[in-house]
Amino acid sequence: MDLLEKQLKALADKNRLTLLACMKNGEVCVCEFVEVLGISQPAVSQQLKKLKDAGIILERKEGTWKYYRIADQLSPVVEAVINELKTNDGGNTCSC
Amino acid sequence: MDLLEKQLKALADKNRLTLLACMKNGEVCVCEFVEVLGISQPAVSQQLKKLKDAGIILERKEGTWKYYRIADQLSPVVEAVINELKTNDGGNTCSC
DNA sequence: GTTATATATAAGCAATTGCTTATATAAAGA
DNA sequence: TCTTTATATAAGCAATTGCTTATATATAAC
Repeated sequence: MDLLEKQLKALADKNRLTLLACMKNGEVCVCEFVEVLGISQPAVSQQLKKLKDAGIILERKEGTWKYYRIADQLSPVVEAVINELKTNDGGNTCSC
Repeated sequence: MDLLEKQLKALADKNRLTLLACMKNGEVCVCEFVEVLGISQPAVSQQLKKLKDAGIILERKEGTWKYYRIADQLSPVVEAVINELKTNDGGNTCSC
């Protein structure tokens, strides 16, 4: 599959767009996403994997926690999508 | 559904990206798309409907033919996607 | 070591998608 | 009018998606 199509498929989902909106302020840990989306932890993990496989987000491990953030180098398309997202604040403080 | 998500879903498909690439040079009639994609006419019609419903393309009727083109006013995201597409030339001359 | 916690992976399933074939609609021509 | 042509819509179905629950992995604490 073409990279553009892969990235578009990764972006074309309400939950994944919300994940990205959460990350606009910086790193967020998985447990925080679970609270925000109101779906199960495995479901969040699977969605994050799609974004990661498309090269849209990066991960950082710290002990048992894992933090995700928007990648540094973005294609123009991904960049445009991120720009459209509201910064979904609420304080990205992982309360695990 | 949010407009951004709807547009991303409409764009996240290889066949529909090819349809858009065909339209970069201007209007194209449905029968031309059928040849290009190698799928049935109803399938093409259904894909065009998704692009139209997302506000990405416009249609113009001329007799029994119908021509489709990329919309004039595009959101930044759609604009960015269109820019990434190669102009898939070959001469958009409807040979119906 | 054992236990607890955070995340990932696997298996299963309902909903969605994208095609197919069949049929409907609409315009043009005999 | 009847037929032909171009496109759209409907119905059906296999493939994909996004969740679920159950299980595996990995780190930390005891």
